Amino acid sequence: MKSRFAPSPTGYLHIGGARTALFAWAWAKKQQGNFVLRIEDTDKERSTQASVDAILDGMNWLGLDYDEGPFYQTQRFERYKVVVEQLLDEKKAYYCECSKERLDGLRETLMQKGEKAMYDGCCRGKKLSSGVVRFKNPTDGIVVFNDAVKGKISIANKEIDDLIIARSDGTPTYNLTVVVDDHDMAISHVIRGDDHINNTPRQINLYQALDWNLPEFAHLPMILGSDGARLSKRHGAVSVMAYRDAGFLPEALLNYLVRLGWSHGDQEIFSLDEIVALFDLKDINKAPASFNEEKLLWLNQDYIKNATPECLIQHLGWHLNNQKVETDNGADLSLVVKSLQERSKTLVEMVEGLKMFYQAFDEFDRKLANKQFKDKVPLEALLEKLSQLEVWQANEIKVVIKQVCDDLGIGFGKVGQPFRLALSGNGNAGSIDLVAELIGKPTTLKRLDKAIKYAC
RNA sequence: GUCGCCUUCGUCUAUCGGUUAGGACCCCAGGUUUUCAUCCUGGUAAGAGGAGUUCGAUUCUCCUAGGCGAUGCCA
Repeated sequence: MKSRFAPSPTGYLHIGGARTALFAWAWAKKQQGNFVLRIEDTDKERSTQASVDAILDGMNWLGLDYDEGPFYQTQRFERYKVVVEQLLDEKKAYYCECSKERLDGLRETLMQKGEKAMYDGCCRGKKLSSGVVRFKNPTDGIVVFNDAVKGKISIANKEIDDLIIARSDGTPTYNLTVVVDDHDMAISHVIRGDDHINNTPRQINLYQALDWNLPEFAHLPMILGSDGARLSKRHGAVSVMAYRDAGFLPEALLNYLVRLGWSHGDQEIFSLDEIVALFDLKDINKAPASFNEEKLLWLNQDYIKNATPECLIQHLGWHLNNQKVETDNGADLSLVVKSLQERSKTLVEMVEGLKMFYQAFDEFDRKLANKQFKDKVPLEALLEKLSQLEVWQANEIKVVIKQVCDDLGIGFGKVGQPFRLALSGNGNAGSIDLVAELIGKPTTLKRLDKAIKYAC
């Protein structure tokens, strides 16, 4: 058993492509088969090396490893040429020299008559020896195939025209290369977006002309934007790497993506192992799904909450570097991360929350400071008592805060809140005693002092 | 226009003809909590429309509508 992901390198790896890759990957793993990566770069005009790199990076970040490839179609032109020659020799294909003008005119006339726009086979019997090469599609009968997700699909041959399999410059086109490659690479399951359903009958006819066995087809519904329109840039990030940049964990993205069009009862959280163990083509939905970032965010938060600090630190590396946050000198990073796990929806948020442990802030949030620092007495009491504290630990610090509360006859909030602001600068911090412990005694005292000065 | 595919809460989905149509996200209301967050409890919310088959349709068939896709010397 073998499946493949065959993107064309005309842009970054996007969400839809990633989901297709994930499904093909999961199905291969589940069957203990191979997963192949093939770059469909026959369109030299639009294919770029940068896009190839972007796709490879995306696959790598997601952790979708391939057993074979990446194969490049541009390196297999000789092979396609042989197949095209064979079809020509067997009179299953022919040269066509129709001009663009004629084709355009034909299309317009047919559309006006309310008919389907398609090539009329004008050059079929002309025995030309140059131009594009067209495949002689059967003129009658119907093509029926059983799609693993859509079920039985049938299209009449009279709806299909003679497709171009080689351009006038001799290079092969998609419908030819995909068939040759899937055959040569022994792909048993063609899992791809359902925008290819219409191509499938053409391809099946090619398989038959070549006398090759058909693979299984599974056409995945598209992913739409939140407004039901096809996912595009205006819906926000569509590039997989943009999600890395926004602070998502690859496992969370994968988990979100696998639930888009696939389900296993009421289960929402799936580890990679569970995806592989439970995935099944028969559980894939037929209808397109809308991308919902809020649910992705919820999943990401859940993954952050439950990850080990070590794992998070690994993923945090890129962000720390990106935001130039130096964590070597200062609090124990894994303790800081741990304190932030329940309050970060993304790694970007986590980096924000972590800065206070490693960097000084310029000034306090004005609005909050005006409110919290109105009375400097609690701050002075804290500074006084904490500077005398010898064992710098959260529980000891907590005792001191309580003491201050008792001494002044005020509630915890009246002391804890100003303290929190004094240490964080913006009030965004967790358990205040732990925060103080991690920040360390010198810095804590320094910031308290700064807060008192602000209060004056 | 033509052909193909699709249609359950706002969103992701469960349901293998008989259910008070279930779960999750979001949202709302409570509770826990040293802010925020986490966590817990509860709530709002759905079978596109119309025929038919059937004792009984969300589930099967057909029609309509709507959406998406294809209609490229793109993939």
